[in-house]
Amino acid sequence: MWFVYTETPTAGTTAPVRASERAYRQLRGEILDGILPAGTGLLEIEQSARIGVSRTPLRAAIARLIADGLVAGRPGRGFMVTEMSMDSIRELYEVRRALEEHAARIAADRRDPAVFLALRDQFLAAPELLAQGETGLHRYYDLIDEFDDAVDEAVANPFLVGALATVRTHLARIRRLARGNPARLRAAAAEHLLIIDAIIAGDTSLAAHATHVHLQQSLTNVLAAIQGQPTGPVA
Amino acid sequence: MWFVYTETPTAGTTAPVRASERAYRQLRGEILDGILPAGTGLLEIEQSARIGVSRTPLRAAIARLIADGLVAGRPGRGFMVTEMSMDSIRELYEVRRALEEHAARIAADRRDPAVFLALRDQFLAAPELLAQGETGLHRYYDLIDEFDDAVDEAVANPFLVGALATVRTHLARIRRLARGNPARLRAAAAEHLLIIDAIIAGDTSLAAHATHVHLQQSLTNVLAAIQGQPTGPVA
DNA sequence: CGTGCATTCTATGTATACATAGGAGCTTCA
DNA sequence: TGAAGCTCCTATGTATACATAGAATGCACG
Repeated sequence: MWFVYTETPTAGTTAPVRASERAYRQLRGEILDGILPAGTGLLEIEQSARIGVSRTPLRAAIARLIADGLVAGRPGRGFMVTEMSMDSIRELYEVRRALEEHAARIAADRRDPAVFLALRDQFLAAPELLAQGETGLHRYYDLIDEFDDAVDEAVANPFLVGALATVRTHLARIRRLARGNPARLRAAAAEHLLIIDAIIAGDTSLAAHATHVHLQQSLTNVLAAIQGQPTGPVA
Repeated sequence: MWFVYTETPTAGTTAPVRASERAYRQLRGEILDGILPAGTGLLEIEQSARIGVSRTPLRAAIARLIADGLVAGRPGRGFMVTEMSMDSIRELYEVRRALEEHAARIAADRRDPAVFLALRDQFLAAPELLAQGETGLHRYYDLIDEFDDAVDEAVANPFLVGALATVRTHLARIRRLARGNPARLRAAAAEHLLIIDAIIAGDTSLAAHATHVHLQQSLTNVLAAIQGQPTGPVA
């Protein structure tokens, strides 16, 4: 059982050799994609059988998910995918604002202009990208990831980057809600351009304020999107 | 082996029944107190034997410590207590500033005045407390914990409180350095009073700025303390 | 018919056995 | 004598067996 490779080693990406890593990535991905909706009970035996690992590595995976805040241990029985209420989203954005504003400020101070100049060109082309349907959307989100990575690298602060990573993990669960709103995505791209310009200019204050504006707009949009689809709690 | 209670259930405090919880608390406490200095290698077998639990719960404890950032898995072999360089301390305070300023701002907006009025009286008595030697020092730190808890409760934001908890965990490792500097502690108490007054007054801006000042003073003091004791990396 | 208790069952917590990978040390050859 | 390769050893990663606690359910009694 422990030497059966059902999947060929993915070229380019480092294949997770450890079973606990596989279980973690799969569960995390499924939670973020909404395949495992909020409130879903995670039974060790059930999940370990489904994923194809033993209970021991699965427990390690669950432990990491708990640390991420994606899973909570229920007092009495088992574990469950954490809920994401509208209040939670507001709370998340409250922290996000503090961290991203601070990060933008620092990034504007320590950035390598060349990196953000290159990003600027890509964001300028974002509207065309968003007109290309699903694949363009995917590349747009990749672009945002690149921007986040560039900020992380400029900030050069493991603690801050780590805190941001936690926030972004939860954000990924919410991001799905903004899908199918091209107008908002184009606006967001324009807001990103403002932030990037401020960072390139080394204008710390403007970078922070532009980030504040962007996040406020983002939050408003997300909350409106939830109101629009009254399917109860967010996956 | 699994039914031997070497310690009587601590009155008042909930005794951790799970072995993984015991291992986690002990290791965490020892790291925070410097008993396990930075760079110490943690071997599963060795530590599990020392603490008196099996490898399985110990692994769970290690996993939590990794999530806390107190322990890092080394690429090749084993785990080790993370280092705390002077740069790390600066980075930590950079995040701390962002989070605590934001928290102070929110607390000033949402606080229950009665709670902070009570804290105010206690902080007013802090100088006398600090004159009482070791026990007074201990009660002073408890007082700061109470203040932090009050802020957490006023903030009422699990994400922000969680991020603050992470920062404070690392701060606890550093705090030992300020010991034996009564002048600084008295000054810190005065700075706390300023923050508390701002929170009571509902002055969000002042609360944030007073927090900024306090943290800057704290950082300066910590860095100076490290310079004073050139024992290399901080425990 | 409702409530309380006991039983059973299930899922987690723990311990341990085994496989494997990576490093340290030794040996050997140039 | 130095470097390279091999071997052994150690510590982690994984699987599984077992004990236990808590909850759900069914039964009995009021």
